Amino acid sequence: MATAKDVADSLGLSVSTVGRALSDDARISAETKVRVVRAAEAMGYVVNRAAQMLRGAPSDIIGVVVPDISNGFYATIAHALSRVFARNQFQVMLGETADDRTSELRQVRGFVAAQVAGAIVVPTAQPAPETVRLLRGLPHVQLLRNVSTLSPHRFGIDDEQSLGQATRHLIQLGHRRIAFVGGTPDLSTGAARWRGYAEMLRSAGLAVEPALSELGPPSSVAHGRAAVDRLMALPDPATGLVTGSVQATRGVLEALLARGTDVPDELSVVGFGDEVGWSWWGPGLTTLSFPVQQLATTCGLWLLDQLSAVDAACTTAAGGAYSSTSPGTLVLRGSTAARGDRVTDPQHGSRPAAD
Amino acid sequence: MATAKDVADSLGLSVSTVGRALSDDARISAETKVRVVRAAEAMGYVVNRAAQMLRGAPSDIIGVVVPDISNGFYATIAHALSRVFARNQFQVMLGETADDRTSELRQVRGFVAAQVAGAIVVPTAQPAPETVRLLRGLPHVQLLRNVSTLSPHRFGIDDEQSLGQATRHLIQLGHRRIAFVGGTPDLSTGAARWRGYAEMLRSAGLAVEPALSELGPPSSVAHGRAAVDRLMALPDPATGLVTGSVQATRGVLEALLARGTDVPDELSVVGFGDEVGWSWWGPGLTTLSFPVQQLATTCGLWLLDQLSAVDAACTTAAGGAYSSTSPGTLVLRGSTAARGDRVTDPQHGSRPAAD
DNA sequence: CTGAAAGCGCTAACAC
DNA sequence: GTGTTAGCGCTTTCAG
Repeated sequence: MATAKDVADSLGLSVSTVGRALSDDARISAETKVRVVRAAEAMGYVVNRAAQMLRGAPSDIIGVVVPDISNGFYATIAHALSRVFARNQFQVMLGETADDRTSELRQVRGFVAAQVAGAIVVPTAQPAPETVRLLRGLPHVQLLRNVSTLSPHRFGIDDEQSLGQATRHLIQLGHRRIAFVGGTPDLSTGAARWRGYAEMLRSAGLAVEPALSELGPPSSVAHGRAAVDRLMALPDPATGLVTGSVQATRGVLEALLARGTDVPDELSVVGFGDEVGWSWWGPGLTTLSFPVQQLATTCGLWLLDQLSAVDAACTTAAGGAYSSTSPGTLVLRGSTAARGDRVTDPQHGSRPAAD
Repeated sequence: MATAKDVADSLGLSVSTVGRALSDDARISAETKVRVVRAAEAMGYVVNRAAQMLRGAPSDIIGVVVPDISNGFYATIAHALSRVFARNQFQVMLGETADDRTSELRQVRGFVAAQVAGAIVVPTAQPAPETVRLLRGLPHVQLLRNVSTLSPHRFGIDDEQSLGQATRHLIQLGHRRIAFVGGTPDLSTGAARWRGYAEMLRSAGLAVEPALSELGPPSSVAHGRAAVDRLMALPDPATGLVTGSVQATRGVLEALLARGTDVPDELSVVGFGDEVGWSWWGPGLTTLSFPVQQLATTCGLWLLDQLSAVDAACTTAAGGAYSSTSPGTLVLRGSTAARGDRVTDPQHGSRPAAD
């Protein structure tokens, strides 16, 4: 790999002249500049960022940590971020946590060692203390999830309101026994989504039955599948179901198809997220849709702005905590229907009940 | 950010002692080691990779370039690669090209500047000369696609055989007019897939009608949609259809659903790739499935092995070009049916033909 | 307009 | 066992 010195030697110049010529310094004659640039090109010279950074050049790498890039939700996020950063001449360093705090720590440690300029994190439920310490020394933003020990800057979706909306939709259709299948309440998002569901039930005067709340691991298709089996085995099954994560939804959809459950007549379903193909699942999935792409793009832009602000005036806290919340939209398709269409019995359930 | 010198000063030691203690050098007393490690931890010291690399330490970053990470195919690849590399203490630098050679060049340039140890690339149809030059100086592997100017090492799928298989399936079901909707033949994969289709037709004694080959941009959902509309508007429409890319398939599926085409009775369809949800599209999509995850994992492992080999004995070409090809499997579902079931007319098409 | 030299943080060869 | 020193490739004073 050719260095600036190699270029200099080949032209009988000094390193400094070469460096200046390449950075288009005003003091270098136009002619020399051309010679240097040409020689550099011919030798395949590419500046050594390690050396630049050692000299204190601002890093052009931004770390991005997500739980699982093969999850469409996060893939979309990574795509949007990668685009914004590339447009602004930044490289993206990608890390997956699999929702494991040890992996998370390893990734963040890698970021710090690689001297990233900043980071965008979808944190695990409870990051390791060292992860927190390391991120403290790094401009960063939380995406989607929210952990109080990390940066106060967060871009997320309105989890509680969204699930309230989904639940209300079912209530308005006459459903009284509505189940929730989602992720762990240890996660800020898991908790908020369940709250949205539960609060909406309460405010409609309905009881929140523990047996109808299926809270599992952070993001698990298997949990979604298993939850459906458990729910359908109840003596008095639910007539409506809302889900609280993309993966849970996936599992629920698979299980319902496998069991041959009649949707929406036997069960009305509202999904979470709007992945490719959900519109053609069964009767079409009624689901919560989120502006993930825009959310991620905005988040990236905001971080970039923070970085340049830190550069300009060494003021890290340029105006307090920033938190942005995007609302979800309910996309109506065929998987939800009025309960009255089927059962006219005003009491809960359609069977005489075994208890 | 604390440096080794800071740690040294705080303990009244020299930088080298600190460096040695942290790298667990045999010559340092156990007691000193403990003191140093503790102090380093307390001060939040993280080694500066830029400085290490300047000293010639092998890089622990691997560049990965894909056309579009939001495409499930590539998301799976990125996931698999990220896992292998993380397991082996490597960081992943991610770049998207959007199938544009300028973006590709920018990304690769970034990799070189960031001193990546190696790269895995899904190249654009014709990378810029400079991209080629830069990659020449970098251990790298081509994934899926194949450009002759780049590394001879390639991990891919058997494009030609797979599409042959898909086409044969339709022929065996009695179809005689079979359309192909895929990506540009400028891409090695696009060309091979079309070849697989065309050769199979020929070997079955069927003509390859230009009007039935819809070749579009590298990876475009819109092209898939438009192609269906054009194909169905032909005076003598096809009764079978095979697709040659994930995105094309997506477009085809959307369009068929939108037009309300009766699959498989009016048209039998074989897709490319097996994305989440394709099993529940219409009657279930008969499609080509590829071991993408394993492919990517193997590819990553192979590159890692190359890297350590280069480290050990400065032999870059340790045993000629390596090329691995994984076969696809045809997953039979409901979107294909025997043509005989519907039309008994031995002639092409069912209409009297307008020409 | 160009050159010489210092130093970023780290490691490794060489003292002691 | 620990300290001293040089140098990786680059930028950036300071000289000329």
